[in-house]
Amino acid sequence: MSPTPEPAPIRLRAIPSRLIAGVAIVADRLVSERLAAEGARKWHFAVLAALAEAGAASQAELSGRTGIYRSDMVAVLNELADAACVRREPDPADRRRNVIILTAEGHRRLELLDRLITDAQRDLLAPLTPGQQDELTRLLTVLTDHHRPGHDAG
Amino acid sequence: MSPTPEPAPIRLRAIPSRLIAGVAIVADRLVSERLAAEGARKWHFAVLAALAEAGAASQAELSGRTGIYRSDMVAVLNELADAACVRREPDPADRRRNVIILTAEGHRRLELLDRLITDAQRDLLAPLTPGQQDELTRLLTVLTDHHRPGHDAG
DNA sequence: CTGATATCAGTGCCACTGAGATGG
DNA sequence: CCCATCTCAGTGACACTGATATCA
Repeated sequence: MSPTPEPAPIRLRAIPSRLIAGVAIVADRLVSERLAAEGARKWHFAVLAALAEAGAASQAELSGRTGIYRSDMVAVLNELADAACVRREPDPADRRRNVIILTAEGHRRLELLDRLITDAQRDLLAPLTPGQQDELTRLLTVLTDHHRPGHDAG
Repeated sequence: MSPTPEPAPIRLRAIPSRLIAGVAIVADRLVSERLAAEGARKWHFAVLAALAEAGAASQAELSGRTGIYRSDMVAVLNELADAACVRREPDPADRRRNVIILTAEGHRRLELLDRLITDAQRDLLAPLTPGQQDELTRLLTVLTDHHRPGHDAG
């Protein structure tokens, strides 16, 4: 029975898609700044981590694991190969494919970058309690899984 | 006592900054696609909403309200002015300034865009319960407020 | 289909100009 | 009045990203 005449005003700051976009920018900056100090970019970490997580793979499969477009994967792998972090080897089973292999140097590099990324997460989530951090991660994971390509009806 | 030999593997998919980046892309696409169907972009909505929320303002102040850079605000206002959604009037008190005024057409336009944006939020947050949606918004707001420019010391 | 290259649009960001405001 | 300095609107450039088209 509240006779508030305001017809549900638009609260710009409370729109989830805008909040997410803003936090994404902050997060990206926190991560990128630390990585840049080591001459690395976040894609380097993504590829190295994907290789360490699930083993050697073709570029196309790495694309799927990391979310990096096939087009952009080339440059990332070039940079990683220049730094001796990965090796491109022809796949004996399918000569169109390259098998990307994580080198020992790549593993060391990954551990370094992982520490930087972890630090950045800490900074990003600092104002939240550990429980809230977990909750946020959980909610974001639900959204990520739900809006995955192939989820046409949703 | 599970003898898993993996030494705390890097779980690429559970890194908050990556989750946020991914959800931000999905959210942006959901919003932008709907707005594009009306020939609008999200900045149009942001500016119109800011004007409706807090009244006429200079371009610089609108910049602060919406998070759009001063440099980019010009083009957004040009487009909105071309569509007769806002008027630029010289500020008699400070002739450097333009006062941006929301027109009746702009108000109608805002209501339309607001419906589209609201629909997009619904799609985005569909897999979450209403309680979870509120919780997510709350957590994101905490992060947004904490990482606001001027928050040098965490 | 895979790998590779080039290209495009959108965005966030920075440097700068010129007009106008402000305080000594 | 003169001056340095700041703000404001506006322009242009730059880097990065996501995305597409095309080629081998």
